[in-house]
Amino acid sequence: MDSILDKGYEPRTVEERWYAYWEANGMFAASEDPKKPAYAIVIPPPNVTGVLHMGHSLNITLQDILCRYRRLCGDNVLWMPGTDHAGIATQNVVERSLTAQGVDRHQLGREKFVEKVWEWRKTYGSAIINQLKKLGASCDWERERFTMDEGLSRAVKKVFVQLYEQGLIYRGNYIINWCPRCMTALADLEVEHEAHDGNLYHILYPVAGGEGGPVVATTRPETMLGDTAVAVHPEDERYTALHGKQLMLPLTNRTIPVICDTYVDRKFGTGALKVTPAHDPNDFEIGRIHSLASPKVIGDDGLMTGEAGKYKGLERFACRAAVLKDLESAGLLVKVEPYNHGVGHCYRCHTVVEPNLSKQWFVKTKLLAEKALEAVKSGQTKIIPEKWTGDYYQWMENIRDWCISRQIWWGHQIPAWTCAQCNEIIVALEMPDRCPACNSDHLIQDPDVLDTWFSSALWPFSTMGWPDDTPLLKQFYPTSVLVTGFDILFFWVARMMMMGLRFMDQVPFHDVYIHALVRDENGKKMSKSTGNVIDPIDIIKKYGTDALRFTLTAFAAQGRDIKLSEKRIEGYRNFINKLWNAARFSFMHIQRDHSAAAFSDLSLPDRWILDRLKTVTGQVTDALDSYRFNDAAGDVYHFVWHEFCDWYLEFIKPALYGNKGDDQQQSAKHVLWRVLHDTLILLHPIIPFVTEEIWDKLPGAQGSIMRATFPFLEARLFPIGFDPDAVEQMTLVMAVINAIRNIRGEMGISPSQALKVLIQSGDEKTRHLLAQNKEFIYNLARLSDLTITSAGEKPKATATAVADQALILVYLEGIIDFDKEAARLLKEIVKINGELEKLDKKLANPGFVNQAKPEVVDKTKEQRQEYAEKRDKFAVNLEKIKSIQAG
RNA sequence: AGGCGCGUAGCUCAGUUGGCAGAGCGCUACCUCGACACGGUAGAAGUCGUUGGUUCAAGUCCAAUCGCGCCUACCA
Repeated sequence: MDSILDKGYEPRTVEERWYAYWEANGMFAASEDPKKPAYAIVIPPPNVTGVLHMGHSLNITLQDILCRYRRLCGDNVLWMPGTDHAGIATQNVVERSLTAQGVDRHQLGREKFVEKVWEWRKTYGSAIINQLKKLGASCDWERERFTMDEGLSRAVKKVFVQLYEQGLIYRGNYIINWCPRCMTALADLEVEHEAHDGNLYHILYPVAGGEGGPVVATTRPETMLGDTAVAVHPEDERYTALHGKQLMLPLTNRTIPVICDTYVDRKFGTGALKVTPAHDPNDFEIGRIHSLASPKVIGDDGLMTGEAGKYKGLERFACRAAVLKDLESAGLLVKVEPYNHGVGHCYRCHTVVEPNLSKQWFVKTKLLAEKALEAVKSGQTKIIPEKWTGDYYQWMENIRDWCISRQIWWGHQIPAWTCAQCNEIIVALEMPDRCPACNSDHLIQDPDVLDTWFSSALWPFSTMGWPDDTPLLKQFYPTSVLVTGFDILFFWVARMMMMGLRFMDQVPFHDVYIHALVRDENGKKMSKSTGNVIDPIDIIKKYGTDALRFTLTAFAAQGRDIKLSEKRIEGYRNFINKLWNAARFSFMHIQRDHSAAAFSDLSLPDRWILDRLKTVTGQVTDALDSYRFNDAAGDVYHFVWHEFCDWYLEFIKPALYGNKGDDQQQSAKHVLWRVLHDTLILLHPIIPFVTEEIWDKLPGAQGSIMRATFPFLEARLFPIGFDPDAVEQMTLVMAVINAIRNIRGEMGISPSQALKVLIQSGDEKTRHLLAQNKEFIYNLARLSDLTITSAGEKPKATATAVADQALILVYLEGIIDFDKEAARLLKEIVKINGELEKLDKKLANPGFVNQAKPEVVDKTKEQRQEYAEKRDKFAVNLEKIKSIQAG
């Protein structure tokens, strides 16, 4: 075989080679040339600790498709890459590795520990980037950023200081979600609520020096040690007598008052609510209103504090058991009922979160959210698919202040200093020399760091050099689209909207495309903490990157989650191999550049495939422009396999082999070259590697396919244009071939048995057309003889098929027994009768005839007519067969 | 508790304005015909979760219902 391509496509070496080539030749680089239309995407920065999972793979593939597509369209594309320092996650990873070496971070101290994290980042931090490259990501790597690098840290400080000065950042003592394992505050979003089968404990609080007392209900009995009141609804008659009374707090020697508050729900539990201001968000509010003390009985480490008296030092859940036991022996545990309720867990380490009182920094979000809300409502930013806008609105409308301080060491340390002398708080870009209030030089920086999402919120402009006024910002902000999963719509997208509008005065992106989440077989989110990930790298090794990319793209229908099936990846791997072999076949015939060739002497298949090419080009363009990735993949898949390969290549084989003369051969070569050339470009955004490899071997293709021009924009295809006649005519030719093949298949006639066929048609155009394309039918249906006549005498021993206005008669004498044909015809007739019955019913309905759109009625009538004719033809032949059988 | 989504061929999933149900894999039969067995040709296979409604016409719109899943939430 003298082909320049191997028989099977081998992705491994090809992918590595081309990626290196692209990178080395600056193919991914954006220019700052303002003349070309700008197209920008900022990557959702993966965690430095990240390991590539299917979620990334999908996310990266879709962005890469858009970027490659826009480059082919002639845009100046900036795909800004980078990674996120991922505060808690990274600190946990490094801490774990230190623990393995027997080192505790507290022994090490903050400075040394942070150094260790930087070391870790240097060693392992590029792992995720290398994996993105394996996916073919065409990011402008020269511009890679990191949320903790110098420039971004400067942006973070600047934003913090400005927001503080504008009164949008404040510090306060509030109840927050506390993870006792990570030893840090968590934002509301960072708490995962899970249904939990617990108990509701009913406890009697005796009236001090009196009889009886209210019974309160709680799911967390250990918190009672921190109770400072029992609240009842002021109008709850059951408790009127208790108003103003003091109660004996069990297991302690404290008394607490009964207070009235309308917050209490009379219908819940006993209608009496124990109030623990330090350990429950609602109780905190009630405590504030009633000026209650708020003793903290559970420490930050999850152990009971001195406030818990004799329970001091007990772990919180051990304390719960002890408290219950003591209450029971005191006879105060009135009732225990099973109770299912939501329990908050840390999203990083899954420890049960404790509401805890502490001093934290907050962003006042209301004002920022209003602007961000307005930007979407007014259409400055469009969320796709649209259904997510509702979620966005709801979140923005009910937004709560954002707790941004974290009690960890890895992250942007808050630029705030406290004067040890006078407690003055100074917020500034740099550490001040002296306290402006008392002139002391003893200033201590706030030990907390900022929530990771604080720096991520600035990503679209901080990566482009803000706060400096850079050419990059001018050129590429606002970015064109943000591509991300819905799981971080609030964490990230909403906050970028708020910060972008605040500091750039413009939305950060025109479009937000929310893609599916890749889930595991149980519909659970794939995440490394759950350990249910399927490694894309394994898939790439086995099937190649292009196969994985094509699969994800084909799966990426809007609005549905993805459950990945390896079988399907295999199917698309086969597609890539099919493309490869189509190219391989083509190269056996194309030896030179046909780019300049004028199309003349086109055969029907030539005209047809050019029409189809143009149509599918339009479809792919539309689909990509509106983020319907699966449609783009599906359309081009069908075109390549079932039109180009199955039909076109088969049709032109005789011409290519020179059996039809030089002119036909040349025109087939021109068209073949053109179709292959354009198809490669259409496919390149989805499967960059195999297309580049084939392109490289295509005679006349200049340079890298990455520098090609998307075919829709190329005028040289337009003169050929759409060709509805060709499509109509080909449809008939293909129908005739299909009909004969069907007879062959159904009758069990061997493919090697050439058939003698007679086609009769009363329609002159049909006869002419079929006569013109006789040879195609001859070849593809494998005939020994084909005669085309107007309606005439019908030979007896034939099998019958109908294609549009053509009656196809296949001579069966000596080939097949007629029982089979009789059975086949009967089957066809029954099927058609079923259809006819439906259509007749429809047409007999006056409502339909009068009210349906005329074209629909006409179409139905036409159809009925066709079916009827077809049935009659079959019926005639059935009779004939029967008479042969009888005779 | 509220909001959202899903239920279509054995499996995994498409189906943009209502107008003859599709793909991939699997399955059946036949086929090594000068690209490809990771292939070719033909075929079987769905009461589109259930019920009711709107309409001449419903997988598609409306209501209810069952079964899943997700997100948001301060009911102890």
